[in-house]
Amino acid sequence: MTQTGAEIDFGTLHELTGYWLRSAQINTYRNVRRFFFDEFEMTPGLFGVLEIVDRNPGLTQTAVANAMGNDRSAMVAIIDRLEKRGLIERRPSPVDRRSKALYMTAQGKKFQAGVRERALQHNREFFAVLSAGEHRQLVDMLKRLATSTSDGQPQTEWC
Amino acid sequence: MTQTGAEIDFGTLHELTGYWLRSAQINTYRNVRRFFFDEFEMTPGLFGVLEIVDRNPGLTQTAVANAMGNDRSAMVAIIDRLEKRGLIERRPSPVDRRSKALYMTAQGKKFQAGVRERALQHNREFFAVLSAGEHRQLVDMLKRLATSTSDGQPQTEWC
DNA sequence: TATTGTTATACTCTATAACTATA
DNA sequence: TATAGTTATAGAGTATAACAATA
Repeated sequence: MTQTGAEIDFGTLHELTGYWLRSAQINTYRNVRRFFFDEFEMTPGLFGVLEIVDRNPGLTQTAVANAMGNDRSAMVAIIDRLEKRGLIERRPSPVDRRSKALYMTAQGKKFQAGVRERALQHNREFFAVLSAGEHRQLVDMLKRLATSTSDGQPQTEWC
Repeated sequence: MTQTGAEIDFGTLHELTGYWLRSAQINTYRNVRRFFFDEFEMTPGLFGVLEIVDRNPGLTQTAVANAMGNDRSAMVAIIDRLEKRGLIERRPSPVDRRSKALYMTAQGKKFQAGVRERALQHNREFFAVLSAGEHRQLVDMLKRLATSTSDGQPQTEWC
């Protein structure tokens, strides 16, 4: 190895909170995928859809897409995958023949219960580098940052 | 509007710190792009490369890629763009004829000085939803999370 | 043999437009 | 006319493999 890279000056990058936010998110996301989602052949996105459908049976694809912050066109492939794996079910909506109501299958509910438990366990373990008080404070700050704008006024609506 | 989506139950998602970390990062990233980088036709990735080359003149493409956490193949297109815009310069390395040493142009240094100032300003404004103490604490926690693993032991090396 | 810049390739996300069937 | 699901498409970002020149 001719260059270790250890002596590189990151300059302003290391003074930008957005840089650290992105670094922490990338590391967390990779860790979640490696140690947790590989075990169930899941991704955070698929987990989110399953969780929302499980808690809100009968939602349309568009409603789930809005909740996840995705376009409805992106939902098609996601629901296809989950339906092929027998975890989720498209049923014709009784009130609108354009819509398809989403429901968990019995297998899906059982599967998601296991994934959910494992997710909470990983959450506790990964964030163990923080004290309980720090952890609570971090979540509180992240929630504010998830809806704030550059003028300092929190957004009232999503997207 | 037939569905407001306001009454959706997010279940376990809202109990996972990784979810809030991702939400905060997405919102911050979009805000940075919209209110700051559009002004200079820059992205956070391009800004990072410029900052590192500016602070470490003469680095090779591979060294910059390692610093950014990217593969060296991804650097080609990035350096191409910055070189075409006259901000950066590839020079033959005096010590290794395989390598190309990267340097800022005079125009690039001037440009980056303006972008850097604007970035720091946006950083102050966007994170104004946090108190100064909170902000310091957030950065401290994010730095720890950027290198931590699920077993609670911080990594000693990057990637 | 190993490494540098490069090209090609592929896979995931994301965003947009347009089509059909319904409302 | 507007909306739901769908398809197609295009752009980023990311990852891998391979090649020629050089170490």
